[in-house]
Amino acid sequence: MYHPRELYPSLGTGYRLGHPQPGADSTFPPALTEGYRYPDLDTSKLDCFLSGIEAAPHTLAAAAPLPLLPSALGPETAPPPPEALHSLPGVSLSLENQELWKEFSAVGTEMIITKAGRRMFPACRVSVTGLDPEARYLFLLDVVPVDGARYRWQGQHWEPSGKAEPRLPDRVYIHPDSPATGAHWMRQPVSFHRVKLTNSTLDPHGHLILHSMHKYQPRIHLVRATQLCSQHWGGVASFRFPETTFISVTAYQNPRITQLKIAANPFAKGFRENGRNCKRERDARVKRKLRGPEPVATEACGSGDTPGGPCDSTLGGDIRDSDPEQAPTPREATSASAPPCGGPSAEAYLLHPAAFHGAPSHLPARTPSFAEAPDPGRPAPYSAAFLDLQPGPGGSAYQAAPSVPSFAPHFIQGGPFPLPYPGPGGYLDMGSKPMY
DNA sequence: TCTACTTACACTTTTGAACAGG
DNA sequence: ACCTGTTCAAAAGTGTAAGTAG
Repeated sequence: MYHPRELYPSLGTGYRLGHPQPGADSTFPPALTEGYRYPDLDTSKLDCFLSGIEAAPHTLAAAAPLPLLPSALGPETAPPPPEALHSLPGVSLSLENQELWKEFSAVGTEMIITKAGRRMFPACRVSVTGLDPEARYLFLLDVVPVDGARYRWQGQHWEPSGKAEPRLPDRVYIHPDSPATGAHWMRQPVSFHRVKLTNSTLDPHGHLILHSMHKYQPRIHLVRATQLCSQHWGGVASFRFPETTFISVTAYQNPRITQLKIAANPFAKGFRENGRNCKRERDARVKRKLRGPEPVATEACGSGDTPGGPCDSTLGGDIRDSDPEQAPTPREATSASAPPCGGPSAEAYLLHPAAFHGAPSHLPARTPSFAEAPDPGRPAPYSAAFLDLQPGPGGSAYQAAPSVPSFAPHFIQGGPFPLPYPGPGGYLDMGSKPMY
């Protein structure tokens, strides 16, 4: 594992999380170098944590070639084997909402990206086991290109259509509970439902920046410190789930995906067949408008609600079929909240902690929840609203291999990055390599 | 003309403040 | 004073459709 101090001896040891130096990085527009703040994160805690990361006394092994993902989205015939790159023996990750992801994946998952940022649906929600209950970990999520192609919807399926756009600055989403103890992470599934995707290369909010009409793969990284503020970091694990591959779009191309989203996403309930915003109702509204004001018929089309409580998309990101009886109240979901935030890739996070700055300052601050004692009288956050999915046979539980050399070797293969260091506190793009 | 993107819209869900009661 | 639960309004998150740009 390389550490910035090793890669850039001139930097010294004074890594701190902090605001970027104005004009520190000339590579990207000012908006990208503006300071992000992670209101949900105790940055001083992170700073302490990250400053302890130190180069491991071994060199990198050759990168194992990654298995190719399916060349085109569509019905999966033989999904590639799950993959995990890590040095956290015994740690395994399972995709909680795997069934939902597979449903989308079978059609060809599309994710809307907007200038303001759009949440992912389904969201990545994972369960982790095998952590040291006492040790502290960070959970990170980033999204990387699957291949070097741009895609085009051909009426029935996606087809490669030319070369991909140049790679955008990598950003990583840090789960707001980070850093938290292993016990905390294992207590309930970890949801990344507040991750937002944008196509705005000047995005000032820290959302993950993607190109439209490109295929991407979310990755989840787990970083451990033996002790908070220790001088040694305890290893990392990097996971990806092939079924979470998606194509980014500015408008849905495949009507089947639209149907699936409407059916599964509680925020889109209004577009269901019996919703007030269904096509029939919209047409009726247009007619009423043309005719002039008319008494509004309440509940004309029904709310589309299935019996039971409100769907909690914030809690679970995707909770279709969840048991409304067990759904926690929105208030209870707050411990799972995660504001949009970002920065360079997860690897960059390890290598250049100084390059991480936080998320939008307009978002409300909250107390990190890892210190909160669980309330036995209330349903655990997440769990009640989550689909009760068991890992498939040999499927979604990703067991850590004991002796994988280092964090994301496919990324840092080749030694130190030929990257300009923007100075302490500056925003740094890692220019990471795609996964192919 | 075609394709991709942006924006406004109506709707639903989430969130947090204010309040009441114990 | 503190805790818990309820109510309500504002904010945020949806897909759609019309308009715009290249």
